[in-house]
Amino acid sequence: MLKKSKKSPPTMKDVAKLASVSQTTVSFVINDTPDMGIPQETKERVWAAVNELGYRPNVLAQNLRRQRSGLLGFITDEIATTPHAGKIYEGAQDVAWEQGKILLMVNTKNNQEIKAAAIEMLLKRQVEGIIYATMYHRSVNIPETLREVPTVLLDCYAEDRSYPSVVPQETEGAFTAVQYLIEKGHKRIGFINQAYDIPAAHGRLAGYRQALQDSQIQLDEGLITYTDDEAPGGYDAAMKLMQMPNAPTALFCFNDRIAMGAYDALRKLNLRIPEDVAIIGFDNQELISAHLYTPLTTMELPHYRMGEWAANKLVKLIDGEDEDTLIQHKLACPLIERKSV
Amino acid sequence: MLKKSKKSPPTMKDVAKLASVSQTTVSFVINDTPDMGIPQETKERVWAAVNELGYRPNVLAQNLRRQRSGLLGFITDEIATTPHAGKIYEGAQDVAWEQGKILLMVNTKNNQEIKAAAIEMLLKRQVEGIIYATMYHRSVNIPETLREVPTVLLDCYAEDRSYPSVVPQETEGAFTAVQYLIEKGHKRIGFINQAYDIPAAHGRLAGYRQALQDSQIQLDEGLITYTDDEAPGGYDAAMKLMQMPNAPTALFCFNDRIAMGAYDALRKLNLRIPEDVAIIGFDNQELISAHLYTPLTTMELPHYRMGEWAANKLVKLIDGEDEDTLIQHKLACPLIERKSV
DNA sequence: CGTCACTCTTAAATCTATATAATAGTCAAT
DNA sequence: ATTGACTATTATATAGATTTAAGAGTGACG
Repeated sequence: MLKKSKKSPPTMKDVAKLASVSQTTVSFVINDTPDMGIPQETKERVWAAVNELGYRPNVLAQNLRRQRSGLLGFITDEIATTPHAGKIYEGAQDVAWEQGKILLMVNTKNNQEIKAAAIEMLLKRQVEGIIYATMYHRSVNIPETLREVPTVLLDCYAEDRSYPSVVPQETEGAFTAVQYLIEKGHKRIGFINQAYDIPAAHGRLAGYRQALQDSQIQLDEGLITYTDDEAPGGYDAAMKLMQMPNAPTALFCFNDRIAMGAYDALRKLNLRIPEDVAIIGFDNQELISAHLYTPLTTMELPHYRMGEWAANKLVKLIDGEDEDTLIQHKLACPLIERKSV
Repeated sequence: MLKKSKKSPPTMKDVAKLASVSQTTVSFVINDTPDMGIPQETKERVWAAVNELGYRPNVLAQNLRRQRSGLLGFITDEIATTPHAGKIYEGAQDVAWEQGKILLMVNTKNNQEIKAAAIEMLLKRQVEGIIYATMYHRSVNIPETLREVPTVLLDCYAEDRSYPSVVPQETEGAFTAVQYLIEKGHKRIGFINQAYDIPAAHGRLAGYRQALQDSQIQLDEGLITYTDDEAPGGYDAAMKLMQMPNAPTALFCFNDRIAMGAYDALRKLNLRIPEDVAIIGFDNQELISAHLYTPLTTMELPHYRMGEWAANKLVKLIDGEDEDTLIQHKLACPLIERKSV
């Protein structure tokens, strides 16, 4: 028995034959090429043939001829482990879609070999540019092959700042958060920071300091704690802070997971949120912040907008409308008011 | 001033010229075409030219000629709003990668027009097949255009079962969860179900019933409650159940977010987990379940494995190695033991 | 009647690769 | 010397489009 002959889809040639014109004419009609003086009657005949056959242009062939693939590479270091990924990707994809481009996503699982293979694959597939995204704000080493096409870094930056990048305004975000607490009347504000040496930790500490200073509040180093663990660390840190002789009336947590741990500690101590203690988080991980028993007020990391910015920038670089490949852009973190302050 | 002439990357023709052979020979060498009797010396000359120019095959051209794109479409109804997406995608991508295929992901934002446009775009780009994924187990309407290429449904199914699909074993999962509670000595087990008319709600209720019946435990309809809200609903439902005269000693929650609400209620009632009340969830949303104060024992939705299964099935359909387009596959939900039981 | 202008249409080159058929060149056997 | 059998290599067709240059047909004008 013969294998079913997978009949291939109709081509432009088939349309031409059915409409009794040349392939060239079909192309002119379909693309509405200007100044070709094709009479209405012919156009209709061609379109009728197109519809009858259900013809659909082969984008592969188009792109080969046009010398551009319409593809943008999107490399992430990891993906499944974080819910941020979706929003970053969505922001980038929405912009790409408007521009008629498609994203080709690969995640490297933090493996150098996979990363190299992924880049090679993207280049072989003729991507016009690449967005290199990380799932938390950090510094990265960029393989040299990426120089071959326009590249934009997202939520990360090259040590030598030689690639355009977009990251959150960590310092300003923390400043806003703490100032918000101050506006609500708080003067003793605890800060549960993250212990790792990452830009977010430094930036947010700077913002915390700045906000206190701007309001002439004396900095109490004892109110700043560090944890290298998430929820359990937040629990311990909050426990410690709230049992101090001169306990804070508000807590600024490095992220929502730490805030979640702090919630447990406060409950254990029979302290109400926000009546007894105000809490503000960072990240706006909705799964947590919106669903905590007292919904958490927090600073949102602008993932969607970083995705948008990166895709926009990349398209401009590709089109040569923008030549600045050194810009280090920072996006604001909006305050999400819920009930915990 | 002239625009920079974007020098195009080297082609096979360039390699041929440099190596003083024909393009055909270059192709034979690079692809290591058998039975061509190309002497070692020539091969080395070609490879030297390849390396000198940094030649990289143009996959677009290869695929046009080979009549297959190496692309698989991956359509999701929504993406950013759920952390499940990442794992589903990762499972599919890992399999695709092994097979030398690439996923082209688009999300339709639950908009019919975008969906139609997305499918049209995928077909124009010559995808070899399509995975249609939803973010929660449900029934879907599949546009007829999807018949044009092999299609696999993921975490959803067509009403008429005319497409192959993979979904979680809802009933068996619930059965396992409840049986686990029973094994731990619980006899009065509350069930906080979700009120919407979705397969998961029906399936899990059936599993709950079956487990009780298998252990000859009399079903008490009063122990079954419904909520149409997540965390707050879980709070209310748990509150109600635990204040009954003959309160349950264990709670089976429809999902982890409901369990999170139940946690709050139990804490409010000063009931310890798991000493006073055991809780088991569903979904294994790690962000919640692993970070709750008493880490939550729960049933995992097999997202990664559904992604794997769908991609594997799709590749087989494409290759004609498998003709069964009607299979409705169900994957087991593994028990994730933590500390709440 | 020849030519120019204009309208409509098409042949052919191009994009980058693959794959088939064909062609030199060498050597042994008849 | 002719044929056959290899070996090594290349010309050519093909995939499905775009684009340039050229060709056919009509009418007007001198």
